[in-house]
Amino acid sequence: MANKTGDEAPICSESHQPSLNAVPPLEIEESQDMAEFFGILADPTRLRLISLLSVSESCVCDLAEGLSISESAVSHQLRALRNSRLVRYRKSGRQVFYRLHDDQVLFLYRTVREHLQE
Amino acid sequence: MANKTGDEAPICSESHQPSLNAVPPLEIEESQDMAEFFGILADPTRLRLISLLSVSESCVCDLAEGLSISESAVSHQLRALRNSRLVRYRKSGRQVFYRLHDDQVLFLYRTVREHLQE
DNA sequence: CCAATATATGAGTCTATGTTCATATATTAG
DNA sequence: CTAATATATGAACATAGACTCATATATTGG
Repeated sequence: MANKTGDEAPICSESHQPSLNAVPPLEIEESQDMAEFFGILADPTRLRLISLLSVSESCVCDLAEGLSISESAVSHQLRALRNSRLVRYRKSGRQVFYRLHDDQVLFLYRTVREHLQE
Repeated sequence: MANKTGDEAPICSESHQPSLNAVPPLEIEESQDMAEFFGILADPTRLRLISLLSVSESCVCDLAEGLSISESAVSHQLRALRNSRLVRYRKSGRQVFYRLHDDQVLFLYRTVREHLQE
């Protein structure tokens, strides 16, 4: 095993560019923000909610019925989608109607979906 | 609380379209595939690896040095990226050089990164 | 062949998160 | 006002996954 007990520099640096030329990686904080964003999209329930909202604005109970899951679970997931600015909402009486936040969300959803359908 | 003990139809269906017109959501299996794909991107370490690979092809030990994490951790994450076709590799002697799988990966990375930089 | 190096991987541990359950808030009807 | 409905949310539980450690595989040098 290489690089185990405190000596952190690997010895494999001859045939390739030394670390002097190295471009620094994505900052940790920014990588966490991006990971958090992708993480919101990394859930089947949330993606299925987005798929419904990509067709039409819907209230919580219709989304729950559409996916055959509890309204509580839908509400929790909608909060996550809200916090990440993936959906917007509008209140009308007792109901709250959700829709995708903007076209970029729709584009991202469709792009990856098509990418995986190859 | 609505919709609790077995009676699954919510009563909120008057002011909006009935479920007869409803478009079916993303199939569960497809949603799981998409979630798995986004899940691979939902990790700071993997995103930082992608950021390094977006600049140049690199071997495992340089990636580990670049992020100041163990080669074991890098190798584990590279496997995940490989399995999801986010990176390719090429062997050269004892070393294995990784690069992004294709331009679509680069595009996805850059698009979301810019999206979050607003 | 044998030692050293580069990478890969299985097992275990610790943490993060999605769901359910119970409850809280908000709006409308009577 | 009170009852009913629509949604939101805190807590608890269960599962997934990221890292470390130990070890395995592969390649090169002597």
